Amino acid sequence: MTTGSKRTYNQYCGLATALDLLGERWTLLIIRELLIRPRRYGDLLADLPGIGTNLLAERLKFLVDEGLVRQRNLGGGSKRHAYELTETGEALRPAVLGLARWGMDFVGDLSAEATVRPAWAFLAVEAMLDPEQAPSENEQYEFRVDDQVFHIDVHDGTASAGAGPADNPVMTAITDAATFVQIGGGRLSPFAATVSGSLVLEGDIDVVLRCCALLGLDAGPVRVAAAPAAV
Amino acid sequence: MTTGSKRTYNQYCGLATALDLLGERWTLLIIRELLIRPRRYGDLLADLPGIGTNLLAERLKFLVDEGLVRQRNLGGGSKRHAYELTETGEALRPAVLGLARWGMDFVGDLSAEATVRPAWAFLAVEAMLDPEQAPSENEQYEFRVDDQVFHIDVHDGTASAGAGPADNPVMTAITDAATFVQIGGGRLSPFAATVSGSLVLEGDIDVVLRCCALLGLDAGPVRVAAAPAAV
DNA sequence: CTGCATCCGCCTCGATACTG
DNA sequence: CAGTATCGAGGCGGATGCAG
Repeated sequence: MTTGSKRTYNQYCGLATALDLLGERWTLLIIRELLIRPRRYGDLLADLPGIGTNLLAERLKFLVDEGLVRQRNLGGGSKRHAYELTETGEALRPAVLGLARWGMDFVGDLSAEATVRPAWAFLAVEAMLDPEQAPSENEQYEFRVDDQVFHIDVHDGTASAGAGPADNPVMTAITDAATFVQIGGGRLSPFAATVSGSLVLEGDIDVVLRCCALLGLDAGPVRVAAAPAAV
Repeated sequence: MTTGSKRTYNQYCGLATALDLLGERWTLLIIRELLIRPRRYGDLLADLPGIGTNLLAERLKFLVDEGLVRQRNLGGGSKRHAYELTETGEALRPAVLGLARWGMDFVGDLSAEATVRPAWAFLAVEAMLDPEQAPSENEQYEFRVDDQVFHIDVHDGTASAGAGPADNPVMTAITDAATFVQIGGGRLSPFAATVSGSLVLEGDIDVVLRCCALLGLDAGPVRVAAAPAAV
C-alpha cells in the first residue's frame, strides 16, 4: 500500500476494463458465491478453500470500493454483517453464467482433493437453461442436490430458476452434487445415472425429456427403454 | 517446469474449471484478439502492449495444448504461421462478449497512456447488439472506425455483425475508436458526438434511432432537433 | 468467536537479452 | 520473425496474531 499503483491493462476496451476489476485470482469465484446468496466473511472463507484470509479481505474491500458488493448489517453485534452484490454486481450474472456454461464441458474426473458444493448445482442449472427450448406447457421441475433444493419454473414460454422447492412439480430429480456436474458436463447421461442409482427421477417420461431438452441434455437411451419397438 | 504443478482451484464447478484455463493474466485478452481475427505472434505482441514475449509464448502454447487455439500454416517459410481459435475457443464468444458488455459501463476517461485499437470497436458492437431489439425492416448499417470497416445486418428479425463494408447500408457511422467506446459506455451520446464532430452519421433520422435502439443506446436529444415542437 | 492485519517463502509476472 | 533464457519485483498462499 505504498504507491497505490494497481496493475492494470490500460486498454480502452470493455473487456480489459472488466478484467481490471475481476481478473485477479479468486475475484470471480467470490462473485459466484455471492450470486448464489449473500454470505458472511467466514462463510466465504469456508466455501473457497485455499484463498487465504488476507486475500479474501483485500478482494472484498476492493469490490466494495468499486461498488460491486456492499455490506448488509445483520442484527447482533457491530461486526455481524453479510456481503451481498449490488445491482452492478448482480448485472454480472449472465456473463458469469456464460463462462460457467462453457467451462462445464471441461470438468474432468472427480479427484479426491477436489471441492464439491451442492450450491454450485443451482448456478449450473441457471447456466444450462436454454430460453429457446422452453416448452409451451406451464410446469415446474424440482431438484434436490444433497441438502440444496431449487426448481425451474416454466411459465408462458419463459423458463426461470429459483431457490427452494417448487409449488407443484411435475418432475423431481434427486442426486448429489458430483453427479449433477458430471451430467451437466455431458460426461454422464441422465439415463446412465438413473441406472447406477446416483440419480433418482420422479415424473412422467415425457416431462423428463422436456426438462432435459430445456437444459440442453441428451437424456440417453431412455426412449428405447420406454418404447422397445424403436431401434 | 519441474513438477509440472499447475495452480488450480480444484473445484468441481464449471466456472472454476473455466478460470483454470482462462483466469491467468493476459489469457482472455489473447482470446479477444483471436475472436476478431487470426493473428501472427508479432501481431499479438504489438496489439497487447506490456505482455512480454515469454508470457505470450507460454499462454499460446498452453491454449494450443488445451485445444482452444491452433496454428494455421501460412505459405512462405516454415516459421510463418498464424494462431486462430478452434471451435472450442470460438465457443467462448458469447461469454467474452458478455464480460465486455458489462465492462463497457466502467471505462473511465481516456488517459494518455491508454491503448486504443479500432478493432475493439467491432467486438463492442457485437457485445452491444440486443437481439430482442432487432427491427422488422431488413437493412444494414455500416461503421467506419479509423481504418476498420464493419457492419450490422438485420435480416428477418435477426441482427448480426460482420467484418467489411455493408452491401447496401441505409446508415453509415464514421468515427474514431475512442469516441466509439465512449458512446458504447454511455459516457457520450451519439447526439453530442455528432455536434462535436467526432461522429459523422449519414442516414435518415428514423434509421439512426432504430440502430441506436438495437445497440441499447440513448441517442440523446435528437428528436428535439428533428421536431422542435416538443419540449 | 468473528473479522481482519501482519509476516514470510514461493511462484508468477514483466522486462531485457539472446538464439534459431 | 518467432520465440527461449534469465532475473528482479511483486502477487499469492499459509500460518499466526490481535482487536472488537
